[in-house]
Order: sequence, then C-alpha cells, then structure tokens
Amino acid sequence: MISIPTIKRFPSYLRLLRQYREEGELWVSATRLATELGLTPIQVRKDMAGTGVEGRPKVGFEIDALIAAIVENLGWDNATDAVLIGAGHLGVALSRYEGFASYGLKIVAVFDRDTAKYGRPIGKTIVYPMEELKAYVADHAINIAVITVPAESAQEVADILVEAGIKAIWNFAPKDLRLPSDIVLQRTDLATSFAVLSAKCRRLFDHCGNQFPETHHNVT
Amino acid sequence: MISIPTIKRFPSYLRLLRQYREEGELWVSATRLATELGLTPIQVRKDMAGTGVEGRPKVGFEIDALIAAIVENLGWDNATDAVLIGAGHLGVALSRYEGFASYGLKIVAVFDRDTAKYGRPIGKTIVYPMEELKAYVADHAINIAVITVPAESAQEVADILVEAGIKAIWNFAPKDLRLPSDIVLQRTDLATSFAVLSAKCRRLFDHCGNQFPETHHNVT
DNA sequence: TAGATTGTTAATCGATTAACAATC
DNA sequence: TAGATTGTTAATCGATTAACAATC
Repeated sequence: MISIPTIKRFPSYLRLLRQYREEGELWVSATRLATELGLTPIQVRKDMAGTGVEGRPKVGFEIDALIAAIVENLGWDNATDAVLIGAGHLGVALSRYEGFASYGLKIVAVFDRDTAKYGRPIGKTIVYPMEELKAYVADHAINIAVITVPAESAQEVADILVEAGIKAIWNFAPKDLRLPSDIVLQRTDLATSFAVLSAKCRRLFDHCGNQFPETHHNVT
Repeated sequence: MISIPTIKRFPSYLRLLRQYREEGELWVSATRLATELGLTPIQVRKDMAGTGVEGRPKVGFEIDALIAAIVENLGWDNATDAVLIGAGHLGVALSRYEGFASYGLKIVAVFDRDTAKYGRPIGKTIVYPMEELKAYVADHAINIAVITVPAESAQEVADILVEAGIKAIWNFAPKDLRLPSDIVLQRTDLATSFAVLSAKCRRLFDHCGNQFPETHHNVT
C-alpha cells in the first residue's frame, strides 16, 4: 500500500519523466530526480520502490518503466467518465482543461441551475439542466463528480449525487461536505491552500521582524 | 509555532465559526466542531490551543474570540495586494472570486501575453501587457503573485517575478518551479489533488475486487 | 453536586531521514 | 577494479491519539 504523501509526489515525477522521455532519454537516477524536484535521493528511492520498478545500480531507473508503473498505480491508464456541476468560471475552466486527459479523467456532462446556460457548449460537452443530474448519473453509471457550485449549494448537489449512486466527489466549493463514509471525497480548497501560503509568509516575515519587509526593488 | 496540518484545518473552522455567529450563537464546544467536520474532539482542542484562545470547561470556546484569533494567526486581518499572471479561464475565475476578500487577498492587476486581451476588465482590474509585469511588481512593492499561465510559461514568469522582488508565489500551473529558497512557494496542483482521489478510489475498489463495482443504480 | 468539557502529558503511529550493505 | 547508485533496515522526527487530572 503506497502512502498518500508518496501518491502526492507521483504527478511531479510523472511530468518530469515524460519530459525526459520527450528529450530522448532512457534512464534516470534517483539523484537527478531529487535534485530537480527539491527532494532527497533517499525519498525518491523510497517512492520509486512503491512503484515496483527496480533500479540498476550506477544506471538508475528505466524511464518508460517508471512512467508505466506510476500511471498504472494511479489508475490513470484507462479514462474515467465524470460529470461536473456548476458552469461558473471555475467550472468552465476545469471542463475545458485538456490536461485532464493525461489523468484519465473525462468530463462528459456539465450541469447548472441557470436556465440561460442550457445547451451552451463547454469543452466537449454542453450544459444540462440540474433537474437531469440525478437521472444522468444513475443511467450512465457515472462514478466521479466534480463540484464547482457556490458554497451554499454544494451540500444540496452532493446529496443528489449520493442518491444517484456516485462513488467519488471532487469538491472545489469552499464548504465541508457531509457524506456517507463509503463515498470518496477529495477537496481542492483555495482557502486551505492560501492559508498555508499565508502561514509560510508569516513565518518568513516574523523572522525579519515586520509583516512585509521593505523590498530593495521598491521605487518610491 | 503552529503546525502546517493545523493551519490547513483553520479555514474549515473559520467557515463553520462564521456560520455559527451568523446564526446568533456565542459559544461552541470542541466536541461540536469535531462532529461537524469529521474530526476528533482531541484534535480540535489541540488546534484551538494553537490559537491561544482559552476555552471554558462545560461551555466551550467563545466564537468571536476564535474567529479573531484564527484570522490573526493566518494574517488575514489586513488585505494584501497581489498580481495574477495568465488571463485564461482559471485566471479569470480566480480574479473574479470574491471569496478572496475574506482571506485578505486582493488581486490588483492581471497580466497576459495575449495582446488581444489588453485593457479587458476582469474583476476589479484590467489586463496589462506582460512587458509591464516586472515594473509593476517592483514599483508597487507587490509581495504575492498568482500564476495561472500554461505549464510551458510558468518558469519564465516566475523568473520575472523573482527579479522584480516578489516574496511569495501561488502557482496553479502544472509545473514544479525552481525558485530561490527565500521565496515562499505554494502549489495548487490539480494533478496532485486528482492523484489522491484516484488512489483513494483504487483502494476502495480494490477492496471490492474490481475497478468499478457495478452500481445498484445502474440502469442498463 | 454531578457531569460535561477543557488542557496537558504520555503513548502511538506513520513518514522522513540516516546508515550501510549489495550491486553493476 | 573503483565508485556511483540502489535497496533495506534502523533511527529520528512530528502529528495524531489516548489517558487523565483540572475546572466550572
């Protein structure tokens, strides 16, 4: 069983490995991956051990083998259909994001409460009425839903999804959802992310003595 | 010094506490916060201890005091000006996001490479040419930058920001940036987030024996 | 008072890091 | 061969959880 911290580093390894492959390289050492990603070689070796790929002393790891193993470990080798709820700016941005293809995620339908948006094309699909969400998820046996509605509506949408038999929810709304324990939930919370940034800034600035040290580039 | 995991839970506490206050409540127990957020009461008490607010046995914590302490701890009490680079869908979504106000983050300028977008209004600002980025950051003593450009351009943009004297970067591009160690970096990487979701799904499904268990709602 | 709740110290758990033998 | 690199076992570090006394 691969740990969550290791899983979180997999996408960074994957991006770098794919870049190396494009540059025509065949082998890479843990030392090199570590240097480029700001990790320790020991940690990279531990992570690589999780993939099941064995390295060769003095040579390193076979790039193609690592890519295949990481993709397989994440389950990104076969595409999964997903619905997205909330055709606001963020919803549209995610629906059109082509990078999802390399994660094996495919947004097959977008839903919104705003009647004015019905039928509007977004990415490779169109906007459907919210009333059709439950039936769509159930009929198409959709397993994953992406929530990009405002915080106030997020729980309501989640409840509909659960009733319809959803298996996993990726929630972008700034709201902590209450879900049955057998539903997989992943948050992408801007507030949480910014809180960490803020805290790191505070630590740095506190070290300097004031909130924002005068920059030497500051032209008054 | 408050730990990062605690910092990550602060925004969730904050949302809930503000909701309670709106409902006219004055006190809340760690037990109740724990129940609503799916945490243990012990963990909530530990986190609350970090804020410096003392609770009262049998009563709990004063909501206003907790809100003030968390906001103060995150440095969200006075607004910070930030620039955003990349006026694509995600950039526009973030620039218009009004929730940032409650984090003390204010996007004061948006930059893009696309000349067709210059002067276009986004949120409370307009799009500026990329050429003006460096001077803007330096002249206005901007400390925080949000990067929403494609992965290929992210490092280039980051380099300009560093030269201009930026202190912290919030990077949404799927790219691991190389930065001087004194620059605060926070990633919000969709791939990482989705990788965790994928891994959790795999664990759940492996437990069931197949990749996606047939849903009982599946109408064939 | 009795009992719910806080706060703190100790125990547990898990991830990172270190040490070092094995390998090509 | 010599030396860079891997793989594994042990040590360290930090966060969570448990236990329990203190409090209103």
